[in-house]
Amino acid sequence: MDVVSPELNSLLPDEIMDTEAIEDLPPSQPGGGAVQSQPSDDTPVPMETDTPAASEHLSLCSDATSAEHAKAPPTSSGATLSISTASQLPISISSTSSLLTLKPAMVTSLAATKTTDSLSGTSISTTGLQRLTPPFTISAANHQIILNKVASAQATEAAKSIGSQPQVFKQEGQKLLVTTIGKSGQPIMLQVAGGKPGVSQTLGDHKSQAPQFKVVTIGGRSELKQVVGSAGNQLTTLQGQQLKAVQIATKTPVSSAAPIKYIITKTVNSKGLSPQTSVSPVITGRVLTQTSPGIPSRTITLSETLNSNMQSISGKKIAISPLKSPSKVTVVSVASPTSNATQKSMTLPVNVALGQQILTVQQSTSGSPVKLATGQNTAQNIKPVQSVTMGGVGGSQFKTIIPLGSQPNVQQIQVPGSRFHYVRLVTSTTASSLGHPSGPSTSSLQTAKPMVVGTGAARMSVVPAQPVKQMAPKPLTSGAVVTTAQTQQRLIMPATPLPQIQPNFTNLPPGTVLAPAPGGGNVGYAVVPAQYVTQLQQTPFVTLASSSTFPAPAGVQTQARLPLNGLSPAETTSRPRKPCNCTKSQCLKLYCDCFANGEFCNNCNCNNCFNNLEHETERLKAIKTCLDRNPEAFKPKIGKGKQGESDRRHSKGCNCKRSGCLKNYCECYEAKIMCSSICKCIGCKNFEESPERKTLMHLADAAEVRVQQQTAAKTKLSSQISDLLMRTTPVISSGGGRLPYTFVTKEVLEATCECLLEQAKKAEQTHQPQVEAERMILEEFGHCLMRIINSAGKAKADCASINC
DNA sequence: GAGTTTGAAACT
DNA sequence: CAGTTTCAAACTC
Repeated sequence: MDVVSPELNSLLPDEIMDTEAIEDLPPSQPGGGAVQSQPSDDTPVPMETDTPAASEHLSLCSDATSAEHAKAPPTSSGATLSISTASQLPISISSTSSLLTLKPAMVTSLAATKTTDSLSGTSISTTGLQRLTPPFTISAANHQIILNKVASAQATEAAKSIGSQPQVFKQEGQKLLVTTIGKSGQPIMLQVAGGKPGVSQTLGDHKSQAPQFKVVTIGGRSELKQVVGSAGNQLTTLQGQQLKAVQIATKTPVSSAAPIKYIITKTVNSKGLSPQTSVSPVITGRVLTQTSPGIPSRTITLSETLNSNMQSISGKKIAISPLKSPSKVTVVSVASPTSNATQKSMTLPVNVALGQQILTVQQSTSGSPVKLATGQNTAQNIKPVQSVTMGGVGGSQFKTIIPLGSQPNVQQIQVPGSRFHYVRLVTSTTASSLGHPSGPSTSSLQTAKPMVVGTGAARMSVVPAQPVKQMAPKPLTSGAVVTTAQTQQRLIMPATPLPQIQPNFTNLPPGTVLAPAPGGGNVGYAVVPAQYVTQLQQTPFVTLASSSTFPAPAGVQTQARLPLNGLSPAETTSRPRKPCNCTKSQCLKLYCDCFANGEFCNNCNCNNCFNNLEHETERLKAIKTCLDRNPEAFKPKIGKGKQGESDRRHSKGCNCKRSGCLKNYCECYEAKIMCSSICKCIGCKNFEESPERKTLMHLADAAEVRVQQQTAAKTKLSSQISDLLMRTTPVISSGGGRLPYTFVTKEVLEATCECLLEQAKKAEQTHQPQVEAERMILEEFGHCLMRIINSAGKAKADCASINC
């Protein structure tokens, strides 16, 4: 079943589906339309904030029926979740509990591995519950471990017959990877390289500082294959990293009792074998599931380095593409056999602080949508919102799918070039009907006993499945379905039927409901400002969860912003958005910066503001009006210029007449760019050779330097003050260190002064010369000091002895 | 903080 | 498309 109608698919912007091309996957089977292919296009992007020309596809469709969700019994006897860490903190999941339900045919392979630095001579110990499936190879040169993934016996045979694509666990630097996922006969290469502890830190031994990696494998049936090699096989793990493998049997509902966010993405890589697969930082703790049959081999690559060795692996691959930013994970799934889609990838921004995440990438069989199931982790979920960044060559362009922990019904997608997050809303009633049964390829998320992954304080929990949350940014014939187990279905955004689908998805303004899922009931997409996602993220979880209605963000000053006015996200995020002061526009016209930037008003000074969820109807109408007037209204104004021109220029040009384009009235100047040929300004002084501009720039630079210096000085002073304050506190508990300055109390000072005065009187009475009087006073002062010091030292010693 | 200036957005 | 009005930010005092 297509979550989104083909019509909507055509309307959806390519950006949402585009990701960096990683590999090409030749269409293998007709009808396997889980992923659409788009020819890679390297044509320059007109706007720097626009989506990269490279084809990026995100296909999320639900093919699971409600019955599957409801009926899927937690019967995967062989399903086991085990995690073995170097810290000897195994995590296991009872097979009885169904955590994830995948395609019946899909076989689950389990690998519980413990790895340490091979250089140190530490061998890898495995706790695999299943038999080890040879061959298992380790490449010390490239730190790769190639494992044959066999989901089932058939899969094994198929893999052997076709020279199955080994699963590669690649470690680069301090990363490790994991897992086996996939469908029988479809070897998956999973390459995970985690440069940062990232999510893994929450899973592994909290005492261990070494990066930890957790792998969740969602498999099919009871037959499990041990992924990680037997004794003697060594995984080269740098710096004693810990590898954790989690296997989740199919039909096993994933439940998370914790607020943990699961990011589900599906991407299709039609080009498969392309060696150019870039490797980006990958976050551990994600589940990659591939279930599409007919594909000889597929690879899921999770990598943190910028270059990938993936080309060594033949066959189709599901790759988690390279990310320039260590905080992102790109997942590229193999297109369905029939799909001629080129490549699809999703870049998932990994926020370590967000806690553990499970990324599920499932390749459905031809014509069957892929489901991605996520659950939430009860443990240490810092933020209720998890964002998924898809595509984008650089770090500035993201596509984000954000399951909202507190808002189970909402998933958001950030589209490059768009300043909005697209949110799909799924009601609880429709959750069950989201997926269509698509035969064996259909996967459903099931709930079962809570699965806890990780040890110590950091752990991942899977709780019984609840309403399913789905997102289909760009529904395809065989869509991928993102399913997130939620404890409760809530509508963050009105899941009203799509009033009108905009021709260009990227132009959709905030709050726009894209489309209801066919037959899905109250399932739709809502477009909300990208910043609103941040607002949600910053909104206390309790607040979100406690309210049935979407609470208006409050108290949030800083809002993450997408590239705006030519500023990078970092630049824009570094400074909070200015609150608007609209009085007459109701913040529903482009006069309002909040509205124009795709943001909800938050902590603004506006009057009669309608730029909020409480006035969604009016807001949607206003958005539509703006788009009717100007389809580019919500696109960034600052984009790339033509060759030979500045990299950044105003898309429309300014029309300044009196400011000389050297004041912030000028949009070009405000964006810190020079006017271009398309500007219609009069008396422009905002050009390269302009002395006025240079002068202003110098002044601005000088002012900035001063500000920085002042800031540094303030920081230093504050630090000193803080330190001084700490000094005033008696250091009793510590065995050494500072003297107890507080012994110089008022009484002590008075007593000292009395002593000194008495000495002065004595000198005066004895008619001592002034010099001698001063000497006597100073001498007495020295005696006083000595007494104070002695007393302090004695008291300190007494305190220390008491503490001991 | 009030008033003025400015230019984009909205309107005709 | 051009001219005018409206609007809110930028700027000045």
